[in-house]
Amino acid sequence: MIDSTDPVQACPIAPVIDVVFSRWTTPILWTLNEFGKHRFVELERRIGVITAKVLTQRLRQLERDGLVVRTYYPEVPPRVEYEISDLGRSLAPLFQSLAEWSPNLDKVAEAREHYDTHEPAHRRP
Amino acid sequence: MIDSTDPVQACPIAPVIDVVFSRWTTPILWTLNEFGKHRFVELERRIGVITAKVLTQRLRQLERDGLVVRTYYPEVPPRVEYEISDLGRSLAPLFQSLAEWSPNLDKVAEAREHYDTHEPAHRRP
DNA sequence: GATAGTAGGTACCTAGAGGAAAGTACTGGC
DNA sequence: GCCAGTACTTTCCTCTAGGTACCTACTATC
Repeated sequence: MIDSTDPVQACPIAPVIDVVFSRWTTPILWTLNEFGKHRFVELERRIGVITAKVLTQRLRQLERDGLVVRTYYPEVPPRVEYEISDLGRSLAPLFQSLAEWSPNLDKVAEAREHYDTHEPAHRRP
Repeated sequence: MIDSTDPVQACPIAPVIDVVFSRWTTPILWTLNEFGKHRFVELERRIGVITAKVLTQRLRQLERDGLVVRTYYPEVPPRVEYEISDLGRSLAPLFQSLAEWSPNLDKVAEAREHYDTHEPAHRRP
């Protein structure tokens, strides 16, 4: 995934997107960073629309990437806690930047409306 | 009412990722922001592995979202120029944050190697 | 008349992501 | 005896993003 000879990755920020903001990882990392430790079902319920299978896959991936720490307690019934790692915490300024830009989503919605309601015939061959 | 357990409100930055950093849009926006105006084939060649079909789709999407401006010159052969919009330029601090975090990708690679070479049997049920 | 060059559009096909549902192992509680 | 609860795993199925290949219109050049 991290391969600087890949032409796509001629763009130096694409690998960061791949690792940190790939599908489903954004809400997981954001939740763990914002609200701290979570058990598996707590994460599942808070994110809401994610299935257990995909949540497991993404948590393994994030654990492997060193962004999330998994702790297993061999009790009955079993208990597992997920928390963000130090490396994961270093993403905080990034989340901040994203949150600061998010008000611009209104302008995006506006642009879409303009694009959809105006005939672009005069601009296109 | 602000309910952090509401799946919709669960993660406020996910919509930004969807609009700005969805698949293939990252290298396009980054290239236009970094190197200015590009013709269609110039973009195609610089990004390298993208197909014309997908490039067209993503450029339409970015134009619709108001992040990219398309200018058509009715010459022969036809000429089209794509450049980043003011709204797109407002992403610059975000690109900056991402670029600043990118050295941490080394730690990710390290974590992966550690995860893959160490037996996690003692941590897993 | 064949070819190149531009900026796409269109039809078809496949790989992979993700959803649904059931299974697993363990024990406490009714 | 059986259900509940946890943290998954596994199997099967569907849907869509993206790739391949070919098509458009227009002209200049060989």
